[in-house]
Amino acid sequence: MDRKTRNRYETRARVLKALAHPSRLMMVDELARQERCVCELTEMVGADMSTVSKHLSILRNAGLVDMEKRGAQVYYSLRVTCVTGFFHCLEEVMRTAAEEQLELVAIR
Amino acid sequence: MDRKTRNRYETRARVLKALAHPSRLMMVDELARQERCVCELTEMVGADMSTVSKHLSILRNAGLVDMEKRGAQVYYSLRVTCVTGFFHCLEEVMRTAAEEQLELVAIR
DNA sequence: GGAGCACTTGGCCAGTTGGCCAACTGCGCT
DNA sequence: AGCGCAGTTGGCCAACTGGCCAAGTGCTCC
Repeated sequence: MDRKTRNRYETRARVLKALAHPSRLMMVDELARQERCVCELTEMVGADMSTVSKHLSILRNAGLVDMEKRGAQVYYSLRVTCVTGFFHCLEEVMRTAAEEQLELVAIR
Repeated sequence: MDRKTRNRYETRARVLKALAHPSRLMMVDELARQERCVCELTEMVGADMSTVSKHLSILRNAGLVDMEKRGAQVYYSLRVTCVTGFFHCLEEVMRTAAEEQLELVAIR
């Protein structure tokens, strides 16, 4: 396992970690529909604005979103559109996992 | 934001968290090619077998892999084939993020 | 049955994460 | 200039993660 290969997995993991939080997923989903300022997202997820701001900076560091200041507000938008398609894949994962659970319950 | 919606994001996040680790990504990538026993994966990632075993149970809990005992060995295989396609999406994310970095450096 | 793999599980520890509060910056309005 | 809103940052704390070691299970082969 050479360093270059290991590096690739670390980079992938960094992007995944950025996505792997319910609030951040919710925001990404919303930003896929339209750009939003921090205050709108804050209301949506129902947490402290400072918390939401930190979530957004995590998404930004991962290269997933863009930000643009406009007056007093900061508007965020989704940079990586293929994220939406990948959610469909995720739903598939979740569905088969759920079926597995059902199976296990049904056996006895 | 109703509970059902919130639930969906939590489930998605659980699957993503299961994927969001370099060693687990490496294993998923390998299992996409062929099934492997724990000892082979252990050698591949270069960690303690107990560590690898725990990683695998995380992937299993997320419904991402299947396991099958055969004699003394336990063979794991990838359950969710669409994961591979989603990695291409990830590469895209990483590429545009890298370009962004280049841009920032090039400006000055 | 006993030795020796192949795994899994529990325990422990260090490092990371996620939340809120409080303090600060910066813009817009009067 | 001064107030107030929008946002970011630092500090702190509780909870979670990931690693190794050690102990336990279960199979195979002698």
